Amino acid sequence: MAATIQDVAKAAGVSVGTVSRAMNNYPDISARTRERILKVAEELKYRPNLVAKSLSSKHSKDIALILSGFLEDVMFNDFETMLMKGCYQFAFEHGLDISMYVINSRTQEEKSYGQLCYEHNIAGGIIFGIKSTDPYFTSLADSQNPCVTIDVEVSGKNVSSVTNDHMAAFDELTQYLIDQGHRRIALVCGRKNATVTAQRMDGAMRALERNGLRPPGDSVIYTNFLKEEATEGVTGFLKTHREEGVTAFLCMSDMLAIGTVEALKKAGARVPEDYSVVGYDGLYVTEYTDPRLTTVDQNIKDKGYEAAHLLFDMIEGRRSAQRLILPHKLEIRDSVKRLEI
Amino acid sequence: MAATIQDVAKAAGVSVGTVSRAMNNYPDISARTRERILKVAEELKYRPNLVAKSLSSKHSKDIALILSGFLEDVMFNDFETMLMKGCYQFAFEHGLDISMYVINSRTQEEKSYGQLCYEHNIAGGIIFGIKSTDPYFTSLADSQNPCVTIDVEVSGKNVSSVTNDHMAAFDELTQYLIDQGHRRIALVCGRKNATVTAQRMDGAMRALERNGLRPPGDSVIYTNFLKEEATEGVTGFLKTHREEGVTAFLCMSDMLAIGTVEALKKAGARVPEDYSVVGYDGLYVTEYTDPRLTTVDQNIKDKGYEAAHLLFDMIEGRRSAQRLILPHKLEIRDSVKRLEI
DNA sequence: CACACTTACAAAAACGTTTTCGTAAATCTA
DNA sequence: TAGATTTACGAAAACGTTTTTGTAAGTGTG
Repeated sequence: MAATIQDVAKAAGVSVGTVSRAMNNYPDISARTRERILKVAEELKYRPNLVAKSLSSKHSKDIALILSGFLEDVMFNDFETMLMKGCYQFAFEHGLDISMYVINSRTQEEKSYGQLCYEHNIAGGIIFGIKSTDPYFTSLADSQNPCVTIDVEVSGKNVSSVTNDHMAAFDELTQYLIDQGHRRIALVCGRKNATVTAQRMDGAMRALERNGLRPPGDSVIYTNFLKEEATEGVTGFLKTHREEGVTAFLCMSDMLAIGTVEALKKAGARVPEDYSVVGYDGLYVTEYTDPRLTTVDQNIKDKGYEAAHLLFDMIEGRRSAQRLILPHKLEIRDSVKRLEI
Repeated sequence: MAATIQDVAKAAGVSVGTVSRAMNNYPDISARTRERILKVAEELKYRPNLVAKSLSSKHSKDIALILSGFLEDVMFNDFETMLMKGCYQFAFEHGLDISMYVINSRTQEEKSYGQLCYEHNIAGGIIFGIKSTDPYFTSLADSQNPCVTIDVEVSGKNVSSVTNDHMAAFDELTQYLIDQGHRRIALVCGRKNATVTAQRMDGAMRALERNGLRPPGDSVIYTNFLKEEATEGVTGFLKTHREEGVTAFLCMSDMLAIGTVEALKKAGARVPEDYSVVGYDGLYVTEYTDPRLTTVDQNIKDKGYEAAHLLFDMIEGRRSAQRLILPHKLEIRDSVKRLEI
């Protein structure tokens, strides 16, 4: 069917090794021969079989985007999409081959990261969505293949991470709420053992303390980052804590903020007139909610792009493992009311 | 590093061919030997190298999800994500390897679908986003590799398509608007030469005619499916057509509907009090807009799932090329006002 | 017990590349 | 111009599997 390297060799009257050298711009070949071979290859519409190439050559340049939990949760929709766009953008610009794999906690047990790379002849991967209880969380450190984790820090000499300064960002977000006159703030939290949860919690505490405000105490609603849990939690909270004068909800993700707004509306309250709500992530959807959500934009697409960039440089030996911290941006929109006191 | 089939063979005291037979549940091997080999493989944590497997064996079972224009437009976000989820869901359930490739009109010229499959040793692909002007649109028909297109019909004995009955769905949506008392309806159209545009247009016309209503005439706003174009188009429309008594906007996609709502709000009108708006697609985001959008849910995730299902069956020779039409569902929410006349 | 047939495996070819090694021919050096 | 070096290429090994072919041993048949 399709032309192989042998066909080209035969047509050009040279050996396959010479064709290979011509195609890959190797030395050890005369300019005249190269051109002749290239012309023949063009005529035969020759395309190297990447599988054979991959098997034969020691070093692959292919990278993978490895998503854990992609099929489980419906909520990080935009997050993962933006991440993909960033990764594919970089790969596209640099002519890299990138493939996406979906894993979960169970498949992590069955197959290690190293095995995944070996099986598919992948140089390295960008890993998103692993929890601290996942097998990968610890095993990544031993891997020969470089990798870049998103928002999770794993030690290991071949492991980089790309993240934001979640503490500073959440501090900023909390400060904004305080600047707008809010004094009693409830916290809608993400998964308790998630790295990002702890970081954001620290940021909130730092801002509250700096302003001489009490920590939220029992005004904390814990969730597993699911919108519905926020709705449920906030609904319960309103029933039991109505007297405490909370005026704002500080949410650890946009989806939690959306769930919070839902609960507030359901309880007959208006946002932001009765309660202010802020989110975190900068999801696409926050532009279209009612009201438009004030949030911190993580610039997720850039995160994907930079993760791919860093991974590529690690593979090529140009950069060593590192922690890359990307800038964030407070997006002020319509979900916070300014309180005059 | 990792154990190869030779290591297993040596450790078990058999030839590599025998190990291969044991691993793949082939006949021509005694139960006793198979068990022994399997145990040794287990001990050595042997995992076959998929690249070598792919190169060696004639028939691959790997499928690809091929997205055209994924990096260009920011708008079909949810659409593509849901499609992915469906495809990966099926692949996951059936232990298939699936990889995602991003192409565009230019790369389609450089490399045919057949070449893409050949290079990556892919059995077949699910193709989304190609336009009727794209090289793939015609060349797909010649390909040896089976494929499934989404929402686009390409003839060819190895080409299936998965779609909805867009005409019936749009008819239904239009009828709903009419049932709610709307008589003067403006149409916000998608890309003129897109298959889906024509189908939806036909549906709208059929419903209008059946009810003895005039076709929209010059109350048609053309776009390329971009939200901003809808906003712009509707803003212009309001200036020139205010007297004509249009009460509703029938949009060919959810993003167009969102753009339309934006234009209406900007012009000081309320939705649905002053104007009703309906969308089409059933994107995730329509649950969160203000007001929540009445739309037709295409069930995009199912589309991905069924496309993967069909492709897999075609590869295995269980199903032949066909046109699969999936059900849709009218989602009535808050963006349409009932007019009493 | 001689013959055909089956079973269970080893050996080797094949997949399409890259890469190593070896070597004539061309070029340089003194 | 003889020797050393470089250039340009062919031949063949290697990558890790699957698949084909061949065959010794075992099993059945009359």
